[in-house]
Amino acid sequence: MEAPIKILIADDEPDIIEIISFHLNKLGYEVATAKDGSEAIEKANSFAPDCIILDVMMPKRTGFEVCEYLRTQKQFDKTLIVLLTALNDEASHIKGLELGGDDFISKPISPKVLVSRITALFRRLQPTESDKKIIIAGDLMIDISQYKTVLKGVTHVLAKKEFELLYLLAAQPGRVFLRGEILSQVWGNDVIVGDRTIDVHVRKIRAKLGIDCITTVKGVGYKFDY
Amino acid sequence: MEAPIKILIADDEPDIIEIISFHLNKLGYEVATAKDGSEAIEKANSFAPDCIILDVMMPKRTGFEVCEYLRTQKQFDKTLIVLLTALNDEASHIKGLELGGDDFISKPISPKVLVSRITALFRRLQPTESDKKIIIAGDLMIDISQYKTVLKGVTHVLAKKEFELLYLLAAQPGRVFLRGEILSQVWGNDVIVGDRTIDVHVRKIRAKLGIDCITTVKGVGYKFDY
DNA sequence: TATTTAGTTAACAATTTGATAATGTTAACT
DNA sequence: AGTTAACATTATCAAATTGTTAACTAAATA
Repeated sequence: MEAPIKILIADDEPDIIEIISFHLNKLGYEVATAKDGSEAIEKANSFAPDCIILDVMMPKRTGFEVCEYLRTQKQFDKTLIVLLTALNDEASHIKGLELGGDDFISKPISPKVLVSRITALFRRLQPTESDKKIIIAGDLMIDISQYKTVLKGVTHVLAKKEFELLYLLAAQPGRVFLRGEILSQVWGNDVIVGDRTIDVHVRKIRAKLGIDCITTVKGVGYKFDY
Repeated sequence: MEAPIKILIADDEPDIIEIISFHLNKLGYEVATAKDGSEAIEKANSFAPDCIILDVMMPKRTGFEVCEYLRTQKQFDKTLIVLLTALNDEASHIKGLELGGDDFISKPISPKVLVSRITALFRRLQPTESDKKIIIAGDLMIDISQYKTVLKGVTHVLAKKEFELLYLLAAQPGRVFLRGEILSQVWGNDVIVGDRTIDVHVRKIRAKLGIDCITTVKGVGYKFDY
């Protein structure tokens, strides 16, 4: 038997907390709660949850601030962050996405919807597509077990960082990775590197492979497209 | 075209049934009715609704009993259950949650409220992580995770601000966004830009997409219509 | 018709990225 | 330790893109 999945809920409305935690509890999740942003961060550290549900509008610190902070911390690298937003607040979705949120649920909350969204998120985390050791896109093969890329039968040797960057992007073709996201995934959250570091690596990949499989999305990030 | 969403209404007051089904019908839902708990269960099986509205106080079986039973049945796993409770009946609220209800609406019923709650429930049930970031309107697709728009199969690349503006409007087609609203959502509250900035961006979107999906509402704002 | 509001365009400013070379860093091998 | 080579990072500047404004025109509204 595995350890139960731990979920932290942060909201300033006790009713919401009660409803959500009731349902999650019933499904076997271990639940902790926080009533504001500061407490959310404290509990996140002590409780080490697998998933954090954050109300965007909270006292002390907003859900956005908490999310942004957590994403800078290495230990919350793989933690799912779900943001509760007011209904029809599409701009918050964009902002939340840019800050590293994994999902967005509108209030008022249907417990069933919430629970199914959470389980869907965890399902997504299971080793499937993105965990494959070999990525194949067209005539390009990226083999993580050998740290090599083969394009049209020709092997190209990428340096470590180059490879990791390419692998990250190619694991989800089409999806845009924000620069901050790339930094935290490839370089880690505590490493601070300059603005041009990513660019230079992207350039080297493009040069070595000789194809433009990485597309720039100006002001946003990069994506693999091939 | 998808199959219409099916809704079952169970209530022992014919007036209520009539009012609700009239409004839901008008919105294109397929509606079935039941006058007591037993009939509700029969109809649920034969009609296979996507959503069931249950009055708590019903002859034969109460809404609670029906809800509890349905939740034990695999085929109603994903069915939304809405309970109609007496006003201010907090205890019922909690009990309903425990039995697996998705939403609660107090009597007396405002048809408008009920209908909007139902649609909100469906809207929130839909997005499953990846397609929640995609807006589709006719032959136009707006994908925020890829920061791209595809019209009739052709990809159009919008700049960041253009994209965010289009996404904001398209998230709620038909709704008019005031200029101030657009400014605060896309540009943020502390940024001050001139009067024509929005216009210019709207123009660029229209030019790039080649269609007039953004309608001007003079003296008020803009809306997405397509 | 006068007045307000939006559209158009081009110029300019600001931002972001690309390219290149130079400089650190690391690890393996003398 | 010294040497070396591959790799990672930074600095700098050029180039491209994007965002904003201004000035003017067109359209709608009162």
